[in-house]
Parts: sequence; structure tokens; C-alpha cells
Amino acid sequence: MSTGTGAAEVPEVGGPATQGPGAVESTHAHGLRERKKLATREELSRAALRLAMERGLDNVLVEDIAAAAEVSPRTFNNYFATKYEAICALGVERAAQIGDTLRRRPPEEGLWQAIAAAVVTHYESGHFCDPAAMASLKMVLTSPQLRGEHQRIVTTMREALAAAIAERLAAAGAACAEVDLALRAEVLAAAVIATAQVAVRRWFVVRPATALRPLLEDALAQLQAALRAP
Amino acid sequence: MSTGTGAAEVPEVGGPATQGPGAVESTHAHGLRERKKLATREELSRAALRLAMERGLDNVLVEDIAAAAEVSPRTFNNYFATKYEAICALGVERAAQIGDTLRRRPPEEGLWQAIAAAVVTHYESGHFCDPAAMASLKMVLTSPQLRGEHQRIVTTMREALAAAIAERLAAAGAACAEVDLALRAEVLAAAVIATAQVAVRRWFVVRPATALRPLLEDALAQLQAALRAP
DNA sequence: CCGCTTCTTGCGTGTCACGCAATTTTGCGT
DNA sequence: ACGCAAAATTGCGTGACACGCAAGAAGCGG
Repeated sequence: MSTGTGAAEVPEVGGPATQGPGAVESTHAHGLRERKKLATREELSRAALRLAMERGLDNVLVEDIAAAAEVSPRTFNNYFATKYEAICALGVERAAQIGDTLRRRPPEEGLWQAIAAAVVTHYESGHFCDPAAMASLKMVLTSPQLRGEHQRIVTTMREALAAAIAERLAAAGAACAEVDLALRAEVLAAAVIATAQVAVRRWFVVRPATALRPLLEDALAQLQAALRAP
Repeated sequence: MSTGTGAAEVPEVGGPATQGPGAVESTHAHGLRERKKLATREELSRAALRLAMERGLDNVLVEDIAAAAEVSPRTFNNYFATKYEAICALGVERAAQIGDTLRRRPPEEGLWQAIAAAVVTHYESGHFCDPAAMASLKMVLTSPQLRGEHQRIVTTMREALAAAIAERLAAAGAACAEVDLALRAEVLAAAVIATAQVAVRRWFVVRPATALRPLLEDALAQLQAALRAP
């Protein structure tokens, strides 16, 4: 095993909060049972996000979400501990995909190039263009009660990206095995994700309909420049 | 106004949640009133942290905290919206000091050197050595309910550090005014703080009583190395 | 068709955030 | 020193919520 992914083997530092039926134990679609579980979970999550956007975060009750998903209020809590968790569940799932986005970059591409491209692609392929996603982003960034869940999204992104970076480092740089590859991957992922967050926040505070992409590219360029030329 | 601090002028992206008497409107100690407010706030915060450490996070009620601070349970909610906010309030205050820690570095020191030294100093001067702080750190890192508040601590650190970095950039690098200094400061601060978090997390998951400092220095070195030599 | 596992549901309970209004405390001008 | 206005503390009530528990229902293997 040696190093592994360097992310998922720690004793639960930022794990989820629910353990009930909502726990996704395997991507394998065992049977009708698993599919129904996933469907209910997604139904609840979508309903939560939709209602929160329509009425405002404080004007939606767990009861409403459960009703919209056509399950009992008690069942809601079998899947999610809080309505905030339900609202951000889709975001967490999406965040986990950034690793594959990096893995899809051509192998001959430089590491930094690949990472930057993956991040840009991830944020663009996301629904970061339509005003609906803009509003949901605003909600997540402003509401104090969603801060913890947003942090969970970011953590997921960081871990997924770190895992993919570690693979790429291991594949390309078996030569310089002196440094701790896992550490380097984690640091790199953390720095890039943090930079992306800066870009998103700045994009959010300057209302103008300027695209996110240039801000993202600028910020990433600044990261590289700042560390290279003190 | 032009650039300002680049952190505190945005329309509340990650602001606090309480607006009552607990709001610290100015550092100016106007009179007995302000001092008493601060005292009560600190009393509540200390009691919250102490009780949470003694009994465990779930075995402490807001009623207990209020009793320990000798105020009404209702008064507690005038200062803090949740007990988690109270527990982390001291951490937030401390996080805000990292800016001054950087400002105290000698001006002739290089920017990167100064930042790294400031971060190391901040984490060392903190109570990150005694086992009590270790336990509180564990609590903050593990409990899902404290994640949001921990995020607030990190955000505060990032903003404070970014402000100080911006000053240093403005003071030293008036020559290359082409780049957006505020952006560079924010990106740099975000990357460094994120890296520090990686170090702290790794230090936390590897039980051994190894000091935090070398891990921190390693991680920061990796950050610089990773961006300089792809 | 049967038994086992797993999910759903209803109910009860303890905790919590917060609006509201009465009461007390504090600051300050005179 | 006195009294008034501003502000903080407190008690009460309410709506919401997380979760344990146990009974019922539904998938699933033999």
C-alpha cells in the first residue's frame, strides 16, 4: 500500500455526518434497492436546492422538502442530518469529479498546465454561467449556516484533486523520489483550490457580467508568478 | 479608495451571524459598558470551550455555558447564535492577529521569508504545544458541526494575512504596479494558509509527538518548490 | 412461499434560535 | 447628585429541528 491516495485513509477528519440509508457504500448498482436509495437521495437534494432558491433559505422547512420528495419528514433525516447538508449534497458529488477532470488531460501536458486546465474546465463545465447557479452560489457564499457545507464541498474538491495530482506525480516523476509525493500533491491541490476560491469570490463581489474564466486564469497565473518571483 | 485592504470592503460574504450586544463595533474601549460587554463575551467563550473539552461537545448545553458565565441562557444568544460559534470565538480573535505577526517581521526580510516566518510563528505562539490545545484542535477538526466555525477561523486568517501582505507588496513593489496587488496578496495568502492547513492536518493524523514546526516548514517549502519547478 | 435484511414511518423527547416585552443597568448632560 | 434616554439582561413563548425507538412495509435470497 505504501502511500495510497494520501487522502481517504485518515481516521475521519472531515467525513460526513449521516450513517443511515443515505450512505453511498458503493457505486455498484446492486439492484432495485440501491437504485431507489440513490433516487430518493437525489430527489431530496434537488428538492432542497430548488425550494431554497425559490423561497429563500429560511422560508423552507424540512417538512416541505420531504413533501416535495414525497417521503416522510422522518425519512429526510435518514438521508441528511440537516437541510443544509441536503442542499449542498449535489455540490459535493460534483466536487468529487474534479479528479477525473484532471485525469482526462493529455499525459504529455505539463503538470501545472494540466492542473490549471482541469480547474478551469471544472468550473466552466459546472453550471457557473446561468443565473440560477449564480444565485445558488450567492446563497452558499452568504449564508453562515451553509458555510460548513460549503467547506465540505471544497474539502472534497481538494482531496479529489490531490489524489489525481499524486497519480500524475507518481507517473511522471519517479525519478525524484526524494520528496514526499503525497505531501507535494496535497499542498499543490490545496494551493490551487484556495486560489480558485479567491477567483470565485472576487468574481462574485464584482457584479459585472464578466466571465469567470479570465479571473480564474489570472489568479492561477498570479499564484505561479508569486511563488516564482518573490 | 482604489484598492483598500481588499478584504473588508465586500458586501458580507462570510460575515458573522449575531448582531446583538455581542457585536464588537470598535476596538476603542469607550467605557465601562464596552468593557463589560467584552468581558461577558469572553467569559461565555471561555466557558463554552472549557466545558466542551471537559464533557465532550454533545454533553454541554447552552444552559450550562450560560450558567458557567453567570448569565441568563437568553443572554447567551444575544452574544452568540450557537454554542459552536461561542466555542470558536477565541480562535477567530486569535486568527485576526496573524496580520500583525507578519507586520512585525523586519522590513529588509524577503517577502516569502517573512510570510513563512510569520505563519510558523503564529502557529507556534499559539497554544499548539500543550495537549489541551491539541485536544481542542482535534475537536474542531473532527466535529462536523464545528466545521463552519473552523472555516470562519481560516477565513479570518486569510483576510488578515492578505491585508498585511498587500501592505508589504505596496511598500516594496511600487515599481511593478502592473499586476493587481490586491489579487496577488489574496492569492498568496490563500495559498499559504491552505498549505498551513495541510501541514496541520497531516500533523494531526500522524499521532507521534513530532513537532508541528518541521511539518509546517516542509509544506511551505513544497509549495514554493512545486510552483517553481514543475 | 418464507425468512432475513433493510428501508420507511410515526411518535416522543430534548435541544435550540429567536421574537417580544418587561426590567435592570449604564452613560451623560445638567 | 439626579434623572432621563439608550442599551443590555432576562423570562417567556413558539416554531423548528435532530434523533432514538419500535412497528410496519418492502426488496431479496433460497
